[in-house]
Amino acid sequence: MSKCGRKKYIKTNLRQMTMETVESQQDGSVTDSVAESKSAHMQTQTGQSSVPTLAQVSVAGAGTGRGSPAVTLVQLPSGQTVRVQGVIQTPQPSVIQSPQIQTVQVATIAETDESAESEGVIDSHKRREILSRRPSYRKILNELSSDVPGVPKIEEEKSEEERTPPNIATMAVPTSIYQTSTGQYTATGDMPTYQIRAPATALPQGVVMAASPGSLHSPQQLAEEATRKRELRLMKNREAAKECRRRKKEYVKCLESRVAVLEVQNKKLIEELETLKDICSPKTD
DNA sequence: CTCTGGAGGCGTCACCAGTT
DNA sequence: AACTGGTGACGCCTCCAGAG
Repeated sequence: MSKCGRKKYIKTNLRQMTMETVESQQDGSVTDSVAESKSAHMQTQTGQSSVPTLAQVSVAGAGTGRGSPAVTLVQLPSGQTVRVQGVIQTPQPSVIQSPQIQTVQVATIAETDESAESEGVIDSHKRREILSRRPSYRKILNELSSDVPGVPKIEEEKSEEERTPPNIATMAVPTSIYQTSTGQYTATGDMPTYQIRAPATALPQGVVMAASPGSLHSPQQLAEEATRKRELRLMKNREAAKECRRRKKEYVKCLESRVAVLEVQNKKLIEELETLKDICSPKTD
């Protein structure tokens, strides 16, 4: 695969990840300090499944559309009920069980590399149709934040401007900190909280808004107006793209931190299960 | 030192959903 | 219906590490 093609392929794969929320009862003792662990780094660059096996709960594409995905209630062997947005594919989502309420996120891989390649090229239009219906990163992160009391949301630029004249909207007291290109977000407990900078370059102050249509007469003026509009649009889109990429990076980091946390939790639960098995199993020999 | 491939950023276009 | 913002896709560029 060519360099460029590979890159695009990776990007496409990343797009197939969708955020799903699983409300379960978890041991709240695990902190996000592990989130910075490089060992838990998702392998998004390789296009492989980005969620390590132990923490993996894969969810079918039903949740990828805009709007509310179907909610599935999953009865765990322990008798606890887990609410899942989307459809559980994995035969054993049951590793999620524990005493206290916690909200966890699960990254979904719709398809693995092998399956995608073996099936050949997916109908691009169809795929685009499906994938383009993902909610924005801001929406996703805000939804995640809303599941955890006390965790501030990423605010709309509008409200940022209204509330904080300076460019920084401080949203949490840092404990463990991730540094991002435009700000930093912190991990307090389970969910990272964000410190978002308002866009420093909304519109250059020199930009003059459109002249009144009535004042344009000659074709030359119309052409200039069209050019000006185009440049304005390009500039806005440039800024929008930067913002979008920044959010996307934070979104991916958020997923990575969740993976790390879930790995630790899962490991603990497995160990606990083994211990209980040892205690409860009748000694036959 | 040069070459090569991976990784990541940027600008732009196209498209979509939401807003006016 | 027109406008606007968000985001995937694409092509290009730069940086860096490892190989030769």
